[in-house]
Amino acid sequence: MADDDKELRGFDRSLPMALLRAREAVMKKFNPSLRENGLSSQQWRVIRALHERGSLDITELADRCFLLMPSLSRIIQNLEKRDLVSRTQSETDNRRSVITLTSGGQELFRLIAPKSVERYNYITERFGFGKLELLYELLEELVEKIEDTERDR
Amino acid sequence: MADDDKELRGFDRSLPMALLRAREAVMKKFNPSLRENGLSSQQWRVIRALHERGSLDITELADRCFLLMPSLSRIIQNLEKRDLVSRTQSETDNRRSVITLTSGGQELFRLIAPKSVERYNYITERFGFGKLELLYELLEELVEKIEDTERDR
DNA sequence: ATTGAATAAATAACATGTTAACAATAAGTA
DNA sequence: TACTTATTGTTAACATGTTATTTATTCAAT
Repeated sequence: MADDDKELRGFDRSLPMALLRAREAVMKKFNPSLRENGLSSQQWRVIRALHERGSLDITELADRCFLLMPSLSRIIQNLEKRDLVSRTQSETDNRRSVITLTSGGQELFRLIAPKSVERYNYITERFGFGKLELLYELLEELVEKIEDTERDR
Repeated sequence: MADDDKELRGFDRSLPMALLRAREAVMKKFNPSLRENGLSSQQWRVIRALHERGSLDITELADRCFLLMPSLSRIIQNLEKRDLVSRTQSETDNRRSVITLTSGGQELFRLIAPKSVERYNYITERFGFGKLELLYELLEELVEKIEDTERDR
């Protein structure tokens, strides 16, 4: 059983594909709400993180939003032009920029957030609270188990 | 309990984020194998689908690989230049292009496939076969439940 | 047969993903 | 202090994601 080299499994049973499909299905009906307000899902992630944590420097923001720095750099420039976020230089470290939601950004958040909540409620209702919690746990455990020991592979 | 409008849940408990994180973790150690061979994960999906099904027209390919037509169109042009796939006009429908893996493409598949199998075995070993199957089932059911009734939302 | 709607695929335009390279500042060390 | 190294953020270049538009073909209904 040591090295059970079976065939490559079918496409439908590919884990990345299954995760991708699920993600698309979850977001599908929420994205229109974003587009109506001129936001991409990534821009929404940034706004959401900023609302949750107050101000964040760009590195922290990238970490929380699961975005790479180059993408985030462009996203912030975009949001800045639209006056949804503002940038401040850190006092203690001149390399660091601190990003904050403007009042316009806050307003936009309050406009969209209910749609997100609504979508969650819908999913919870259809799929079941217990299963949803189980899914979270499994996903979390999966990440833990295959990242913890990433050294020896 | 009808409309249990709680707060927007924390970022870590956002389902799209959890799915994205899991996907990244799963692919993390496989992507280098792809890049060594000059392939993106999307290009690999195309090659894998073609190997699995023989020849496919572009629409079918897009469906199986979960790619949008514009992306796939460019990807095929790229793979075509590198002689990894070839294009044939359909006899019965002149709009349709049929894509096939060249011998070079087949060879590349045989070179990379074992790495993918290896990765799966590793994940199965760490995470457990039963849990992995359970995860697949949950993901599948999640998609079913929230897409079936997508009408009334 | 001719028109008109539907389909297959490509292209355009812009945002993001991704790796590499770069500038500026900070921190560590001789 | 001077030199090196590390860190923060940006830019470059190219591939992909995404929506809208376009062309060529096929199909449906007269």
